[in-house]
Amino acid sequence: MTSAMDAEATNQARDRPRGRPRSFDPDVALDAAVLVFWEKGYDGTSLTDLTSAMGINRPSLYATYGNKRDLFLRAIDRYAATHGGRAFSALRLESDNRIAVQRFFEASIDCALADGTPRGCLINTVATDAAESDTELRDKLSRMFEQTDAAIARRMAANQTSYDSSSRDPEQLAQMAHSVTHSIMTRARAGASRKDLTEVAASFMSVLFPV
Amino acid sequence: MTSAMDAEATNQARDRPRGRPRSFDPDVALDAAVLVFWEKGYDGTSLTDLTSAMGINRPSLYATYGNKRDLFLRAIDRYAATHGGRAFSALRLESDNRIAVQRFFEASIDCALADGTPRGCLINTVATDAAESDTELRDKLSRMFEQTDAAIARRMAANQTSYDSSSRDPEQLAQMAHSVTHSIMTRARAGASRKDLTEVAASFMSVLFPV
DNA sequence: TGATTTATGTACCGTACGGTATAATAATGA
DNA sequence: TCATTATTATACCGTACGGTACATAAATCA
Repeated sequence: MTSAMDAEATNQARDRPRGRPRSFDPDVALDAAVLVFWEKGYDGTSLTDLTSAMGINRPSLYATYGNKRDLFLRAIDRYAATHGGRAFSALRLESDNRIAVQRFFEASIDCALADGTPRGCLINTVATDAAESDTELRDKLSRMFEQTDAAIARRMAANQTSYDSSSRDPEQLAQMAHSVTHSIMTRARAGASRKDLTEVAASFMSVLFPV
Repeated sequence: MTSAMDAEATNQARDRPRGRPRSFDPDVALDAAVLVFWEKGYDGTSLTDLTSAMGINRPSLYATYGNKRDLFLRAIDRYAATHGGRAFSALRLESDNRIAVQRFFEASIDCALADGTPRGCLINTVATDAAESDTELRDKLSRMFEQTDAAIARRMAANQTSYDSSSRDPEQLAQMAHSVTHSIMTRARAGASRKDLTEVAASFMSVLFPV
């Protein structure tokens, strides 16, 4: 309630909107919504679940985010920028493809099994499940998947270290690395242990980057 | 309504249960429930959705299958025995691991994109999504995934053709083949085309069975 | 200060939810 | 024939759903 007002208050009261100021931070509340959708799924989440987790009431939710579905679409983007993004940015920290992909898998496993968050992935399981009944959502996910494939491919092509399996097409390699995380996320939500997921990742490492 | 009665009628009226005979085939109705859950997800499916697709009314549903969740658990097993089983049995038709896995991928893609059925997989997406809020379901899925890993591994070990990559551990190979289908199912439901999925399968074929 | 603007809190809307009570129906057994 | 057994069809139960009307509160503008 107060953190947003304090932040606004430091704005010197310049170009402040006209009416009563919002008493919550939309991104903080959105993070809470992410967790609820992630745990309960789209249809399993009620507005009461959302408002109580976000610490706001319904009119505020509707005024700020639109309706339940709009909020879900925003939650997907927020998830991609935070939880998903952390796994993805592990790629950028390494200039060797073999190590970069290894870190990518580790970060994906960490995301899938992190304490304090639900198992698996909001995008690969929850949103993908809901996509069958929502054409626009499916198109959105389709674009996101393609972008992820392409972004990994760009990174793989940029690295081009002597390490990586000489003649592997970066696009193929990226598509496969991405695909491995689909299994990690699916298996995690279905109850797999960290050891299980680490084994899966290690097996694929050995075929994607043979000695 | 009539096919079940006719089938029962050929029973010569021997060891027929006492009361009014059921007017529908529980497995046929269950197949209809599978399709509804597959399309709409667990929480997205209402009892009205189910009863109208199954052609029965609520009391019949409850008397035959228990409640909505019990029906969902049964639908998962039914799916595994029908749609999922078809993909899986493609493995058994070939005695060469390379070809067997290739057929397994093809059959998985067919299942994920078949006309007349929803995209993706009831188990890998719908049930896995619902598993976060249902410990017993998660344990069930965990067991099913392990069994699938093990069953594929047994098949890989049994084949042992000169073709397959000499020193590959059958358990690792099986876990990876299974994992590839997780991506196929996830991508399919998220809107990937058959071409996309075929490319993914082909890429993995080339690393799982290098020339 | 008072008019205006926006957000908040409460209380409510109509509808759909999962599940069930009840009575009629169709079979068996004696 | 008639009691018994099980299934069917209908109508309903209390509750929770997504969404909103309305009055109040807190800010800016003039």
